[in-house]
Amino acid sequence: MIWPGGWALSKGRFVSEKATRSGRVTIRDVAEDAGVSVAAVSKVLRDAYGVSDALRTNVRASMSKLGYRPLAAARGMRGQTYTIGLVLPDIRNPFFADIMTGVNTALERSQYRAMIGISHSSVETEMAMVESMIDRQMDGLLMIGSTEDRENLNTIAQRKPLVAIGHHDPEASGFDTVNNHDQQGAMLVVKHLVANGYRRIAMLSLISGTSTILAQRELGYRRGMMEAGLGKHIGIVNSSQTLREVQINARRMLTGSQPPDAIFCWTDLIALEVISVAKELGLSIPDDLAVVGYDNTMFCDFAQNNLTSIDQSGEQLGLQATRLLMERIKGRTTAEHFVVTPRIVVRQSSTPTSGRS
Amino acid sequence: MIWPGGWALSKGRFVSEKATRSGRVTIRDVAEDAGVSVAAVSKVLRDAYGVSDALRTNVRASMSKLGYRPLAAARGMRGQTYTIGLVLPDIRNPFFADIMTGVNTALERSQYRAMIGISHSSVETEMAMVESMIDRQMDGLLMIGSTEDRENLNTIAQRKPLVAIGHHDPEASGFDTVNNHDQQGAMLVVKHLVANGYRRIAMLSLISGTSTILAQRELGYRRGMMEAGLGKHIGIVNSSQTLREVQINARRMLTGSQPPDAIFCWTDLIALEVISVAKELGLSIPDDLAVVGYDNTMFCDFAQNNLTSIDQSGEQLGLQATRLLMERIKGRTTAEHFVVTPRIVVRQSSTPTSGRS
DNA sequence: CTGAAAGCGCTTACAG
DNA sequence: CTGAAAGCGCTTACAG
Repeated sequence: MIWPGGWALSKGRFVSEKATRSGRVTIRDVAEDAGVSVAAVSKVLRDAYGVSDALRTNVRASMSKLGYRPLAAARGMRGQTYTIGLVLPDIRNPFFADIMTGVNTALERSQYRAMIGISHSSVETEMAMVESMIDRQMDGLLMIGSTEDRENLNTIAQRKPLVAIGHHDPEASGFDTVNNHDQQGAMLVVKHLVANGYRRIAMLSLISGTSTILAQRELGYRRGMMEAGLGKHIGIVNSSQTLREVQINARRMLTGSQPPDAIFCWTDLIALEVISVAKELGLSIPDDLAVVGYDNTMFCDFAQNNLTSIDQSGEQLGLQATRLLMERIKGRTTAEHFVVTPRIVVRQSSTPTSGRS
Repeated sequence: MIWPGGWALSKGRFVSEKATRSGRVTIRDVAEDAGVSVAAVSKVLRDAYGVSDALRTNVRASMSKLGYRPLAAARGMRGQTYTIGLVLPDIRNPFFADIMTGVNTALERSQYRAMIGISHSSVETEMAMVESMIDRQMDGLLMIGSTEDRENLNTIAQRKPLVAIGHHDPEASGFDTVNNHDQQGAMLVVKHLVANGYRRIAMLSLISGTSTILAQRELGYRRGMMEAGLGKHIGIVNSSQTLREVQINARRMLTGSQPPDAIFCWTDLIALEVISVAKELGLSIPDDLAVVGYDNTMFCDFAQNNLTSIDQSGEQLGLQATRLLMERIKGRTTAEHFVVTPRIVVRQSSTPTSGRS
């Protein structure tokens, strides 16, 4: 096979006398080419203080001439790797794509890159994934929807700059948090449903002993129901994440003796499954049953779903969290806790055309 | 909550006299504790040849006693980082979650971890993401749905072990490929639709000058139509990936003078959007319009979609690809090209109850 | 402003 | 079987 102008290899050949055995252009090659010291090149690389414009220009020219790229692993041995680690619990939930968009926006024009690790829905536990990322010298960690408690998160924060998205802990001092106001979001849902004539409003939540965002959403749901005088209709079903479990639970809720006339689901993905089960049971949405989700992901807009949902501005959350993380990497140690106000996006799944009793 | 034997922090304290400034337990600490040389510890770590059982047991004990974890970045300077890089074009497509499941299964019980990078739908081009991963010393690369041509892929493969999922190139010698038989898959779709009475079958594909899987699916569609004697109804619309563009194109197709009675979409996500547009136009699925997708993702099963789709066993693809990549990392240089036979999963979106003219 | 030298935590020949 | 030493490609005090 012939290699016409393959830059990697041909560069390796071109500078073969200077290049090391690995075939990679190193800082030493650049220093030689520019006629300066290795330390000088390093300073230019880091935009560090104390290099003349002439030297900088000179070094930059050699860098691009030789196609030099710093090896993150080597930089990490002494300084930074310019990599942040994102720990996601589940790649399936489309909400995380919104967060990612914000993360990438924040990283734009920086040397930093984000690497994603999936914790659940794999053999990894969340803690094992965090360890893996620390072993790989991530400069900072962004944990999304973490199920760890404050103590564990503090332990991690002690070792690496840490920002948590989707974890409420306004008293946490070792790491930053970025959230929407989940309690408020849940209350918006209840108010909206009540205003549209629904009364037997149930909530489908996740089984989790530690998730603070679920706790807040459940609390908001309870408060909303109490304030509407619907305390006797409060009912929270906690289901695991798996498709099968959600279906079983939804079916059980809808075929009981006193079925709910509305179900508030903790995330859109679950709401889509509830819509599916309701359709299979021959229920009409929104007349027999209202369904409301959380996250306002792109699937809500599809006409076959038309799902009312809470928008927590995933892109904003990702953007803010990344900015906070960069600040921490640069040295900030005081904790910041950022909270976004959620808003409800009303669609057909909860607005009966003919009104209700 | 108390941390019984909290490995990270308490260990860090425990060995504070031995630990280096970074607070991390190093290979040197282990060597000291076990009373052997650093080289010996390294050998145990790599399961390398030439250490006695006694020494091995001894070293292993010290490792777990001290809570030693090798620093991937440092290992990478001389050897491997035990990290593979996954390059995904788009985190939104639920098909990639299936692939990930297979990847994680293959990595189970190994020292390796997968780190994900998103290439499109971000500021990064695919090539820039690949460079980032090479800079970060990934031992191998798994590229999914790459839009690079053979030459670029070969350039990459020259520098790192490479396996491509969703890229047809049976002649490629420098890297492995793992695919389903896309041409066959597309033909299955056309045959199924024809058997169910559809004739004006259109295809909604992606704009891409380089994607070989799209080329194969389009070819299969054309062949299927020709063989069914429907050559005059062949019509392929190439749309960009964005939600807005897809909607505009779908609407244009369905409101033309000779609208199709069936649309074959290159991936499920697009098919869901087409269903949405059709519903908004008041069309009944499957009676006015059949819709078929590709990938058989979990969303197909939802009753509101009920989407007929081609199953290409994403989990299998991810599993195989990862195995092949591990072989390459261990030294294999001959190319392997793995192809899975697709099967159609028929659902309501393409099976009219009353039959068709 | 510039550079020589030490060192980050590992692995790899090479001796013993 | 075991270990001392060199070195991977960078950054960081420290001199000049």
